Formats: sequence, C-alpha cells, structure tokens
Amino acid sequence: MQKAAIEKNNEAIAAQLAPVGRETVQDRVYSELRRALIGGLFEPSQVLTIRGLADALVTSTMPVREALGRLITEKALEALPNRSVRVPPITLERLDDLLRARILIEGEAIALAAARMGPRQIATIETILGEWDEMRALKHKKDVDREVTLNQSFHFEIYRSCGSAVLIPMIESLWLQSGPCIRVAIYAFSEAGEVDTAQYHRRIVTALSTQDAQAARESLVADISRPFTFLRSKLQAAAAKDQT
Amino acid sequence: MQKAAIEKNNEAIAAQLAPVGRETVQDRVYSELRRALIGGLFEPSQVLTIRGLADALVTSTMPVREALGRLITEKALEALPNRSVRVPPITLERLDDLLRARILIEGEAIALAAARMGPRQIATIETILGEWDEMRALKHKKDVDREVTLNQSFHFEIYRSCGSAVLIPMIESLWLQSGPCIRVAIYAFSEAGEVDTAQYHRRIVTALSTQDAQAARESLVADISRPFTFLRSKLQAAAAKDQT
DNA sequence: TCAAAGCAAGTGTGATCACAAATCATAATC
DNA sequence: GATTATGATTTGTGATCACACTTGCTTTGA
Repeated sequence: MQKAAIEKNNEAIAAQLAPVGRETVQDRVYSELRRALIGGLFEPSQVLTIRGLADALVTSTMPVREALGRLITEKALEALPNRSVRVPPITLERLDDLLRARILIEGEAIALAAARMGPRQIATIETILGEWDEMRALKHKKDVDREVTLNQSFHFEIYRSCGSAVLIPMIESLWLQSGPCIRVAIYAFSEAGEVDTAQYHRRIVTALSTQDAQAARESLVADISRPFTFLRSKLQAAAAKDQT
Repeated sequence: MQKAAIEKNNEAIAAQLAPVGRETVQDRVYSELRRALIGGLFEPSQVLTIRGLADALVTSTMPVREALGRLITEKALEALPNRSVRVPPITLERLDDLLRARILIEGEAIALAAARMGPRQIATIETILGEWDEMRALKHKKDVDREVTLNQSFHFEIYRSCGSAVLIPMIESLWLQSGPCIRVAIYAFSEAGEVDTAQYHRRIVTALSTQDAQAARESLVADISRPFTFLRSKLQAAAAKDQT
C-alpha cells in the first residue's frame, strides 16, 4: 500500500510546477481590447470592424466578434443600428453620469477597503506610489501609458481589498466606459499646468493607513473628479466656440 | 417639379407604417436567457451546454455561444475552469454582497427618480400596483411568473425615470445575478406566511408621489431586503442542519 | 448640372466543419 | 475488489463559407 507515498510525491511535484493555464484566443483578444480601451488607445466615436481588428490582432474573426459582443454588453462599446460598432462618443451628460456612478461605487468600495486593508496591502500601494515618484524624477520623457497603468494598479489594488466580488466587476466596467474620456484628460493635464496626481494618491494612502473610511472616500472623490471636471469645462468651452 | 409632393407622400406613408426593426437571432437568444435567469427558471449551480440550449431554442450553436459569453461577462453566468458554464451557486457571502450592492445602487437610482417622476410616471406604477391587487383578488392559483414580471415592471419603471444611462444597466446586471436566488425566496414566501409585497410597494409609491427621496430610498431598501434576509436565514438553517 | 439608379466592395450574421479537451463507461491490472 | 488505463461520446473553440445588408462610387437619365 504505497498510496500515501504516491500522494505525497504528487503533492511535492505539484508544489514545484506552476499551473499552465489555458487561456483561449478569445480571452486574449478580450483582454487586449480592454487594455486598449482603458488606456484610451481608441478615440471616442471611432468605429471598429471585426475583420480590421482580426487582422490587427492576427487571428480570425471568430474570437474578435465574441469579444466585441462582450464589450458591447458592458457598455464599453456601442452597437449602432447599422450593426457597426464604435467606442461611445463623449457628451456632457454621459460625463456627469459616469462620474456620479464612479463616486457612488468606488467610494463605497474604498470605504469597505479602509476597514480591511492590512499593512501588507498598504505596503503594496506605497510601492506603487514610489514607482510613480521614480518616474516623475526622470521627467525627460512623458510616459503617459505608464502613468495610466500605475494609476490603474493603485486604484485596483485598493478595490481588490474591499472583498466584494460584485462591486469590483462593476468598477471595471466603469473604468472601461470612462477610459476613452480619461485619456484625453490626462493628455491635456500633461500639457497644461500638470498638478501632481501623486499628492491626491498620497492623501488616500494616509487615510487608509489610519483606517479613516470617510477621509479615504473624500480623497478618492477628489482624485477621480479632477479629470472629469477638467474635461467638462473643456467640452463646454468647445461647445461655446461651436455656437459662435 | 413634383419633389415636394413626393416628399409629402413619403411622409404620409411613413406615418402609417411601423418600423420593422431588425432583431438578430443572437439578440432573441440573449433576451430569452435573460428572461429565464431573472425569472429564476434556472436553478443555482445548474450547468448549461451550448448545444443543449441551441436545441431547446431551435437554433444553431452560434447565437447561443455568443449570448452565453455576454451573460458570463455580466456575471449572470459563471465560466468554470472546465470551460463549461453554470448559473452561479448561492452562498451566504454572495447573498450579502449582492444585497449591499443593490441597496447602494438601486437606492441611489430611486432617490434620483424621486425628483424626476411626474404624474405620468406615478400613474404608470399605480397601474402596475392595480394589476397586482387584481391578481391577488382571484387568488385561486398562484401565478409566480406573473408576480415576478409585475415586480420587475414596477421597479424598472421607477429606475427608468432616474435618467442615468449608466446606472440602469448595472441594476439590470444585479437583477440578473440575484434572479436565481430570488425565485427560491418567492416560492418560499408563497408557501410560508406570505406577507403582502404590495404594501411595501405602496409605501414606495406614496414616498415618490410626495417627492420624498429619503423615504423612497428607505422603503425600497425594506422591499428588496426582505427576500434576501429570508433566504439568508433559510440558508443558515440548512447549513446548521448539515453540520449535525 | 444634378439627382437617382445601378454596381461593386466591404461587413456582420449564422451555419457547418475540424479539432482538442473533458467526461463517462467499460475493461484491464495489481 | 479497488484503481488505473483505454475507448467512445460529448462539449467548447476556432476557422471557413454563404448570405444579406450597408456603403460608396460610377453611370445614366432628365
């Protein structure tokens, strides 16, 4: 009866081998499109074609159409009556609508997270803050992509701590929807004054490390409101100019 | 120059003809599955196969797999590592998580709606309430399906008035996720005591017609919490029994 | 000269097929 | 007799094809 011995051996092997995983092509396409959307690589109102994307991603149309369908249901893309799909255009109403929803849900998430984040999690987000400073130190080239990625890591590291399997996908959906807008704002920030985003994040970290849920929520609201109000005034100015 | 005359004739025709619309098979499959999910026609933990559903819906696999993919992204279904898909099982944590999210988001939606609902909208939900009473009057047969449908119409008529294109899809997603659970609760209600759901709805209508956002939110919370807390205690009892 | 008809290229949708992985039942082995 | 192999069936995934609709351009007619 070597059963126990065999079992033990298997466990030893299992401990050394990493699970290989089995990501489908569709999953990769979906992730890639998500990344592009959140990063703002597509412009608002830009139309996307299945075959065009399939060529760009070097696959067939099959995985692309399923990924597009999924993105449409989470409102990251929009299905036109012509059956073509585009990234949703920016309007003032939509901007306000998105911001309100993000304040509501991300605010709740960070309030929950404030009570649950241990020193381990705090350290992680402080590391991200450190990378941010590092990037800022050598400011010869403006790496907007990296800026977007770090911002995303910072926020989602916090949201992950809220412990809600329901809220997190909703927040992802909201980021997907606001991604194309935000990129525009970040570019504009980089050109105009460039208030330091890190200072907002630092206030969030301070609030979280003292488990002050209310302060954390308020700091977060200030952080995410900034690009929206900025974009809002820019849009209004553009609308006023069109009027004349 | 008959141009104006022709134009006029075309308009006359357009006024009489209804737009035919062009719903795809995939859309119909998706709607049908949504209906089934919200109505609780599938049991939690039930696994669904593409070919099985395609046979049941009398189409090919193509529209079904795309509809399933969409439902998976909105967490209405769950993709297992085996690549099979099932309706998510009920757990205590998930129940609490869903209720918290629903209170947060639907509460916000009804508060927004309170300020925006006119006499027209109030009349509509009162009509739905009337149909409910009518159904209750002839209580010889318990029509759970109709009960579910009326409840859905009542709530979404309100949510539609909140004017947020972002919040409403989120609420739909939440209903999709809690549908399979709620059905269990409604069945249990029908057997056990059967407190009148309509009285909760009436309190909501009263609050809305006086534009009292706070009262509306509280009444709504009471309404949607009921099946959840009921189910919660039932689950805990079952867990306790399993322990022994 | 300009608008409408006609044609051609492009695009989304659904069906079918090929293949790989999973599942289940049966058979073989210790 | 319990466990492991082996085989058949089922299932999801991706590719390809056929068809219908849209779109943009050219051509035709007044």
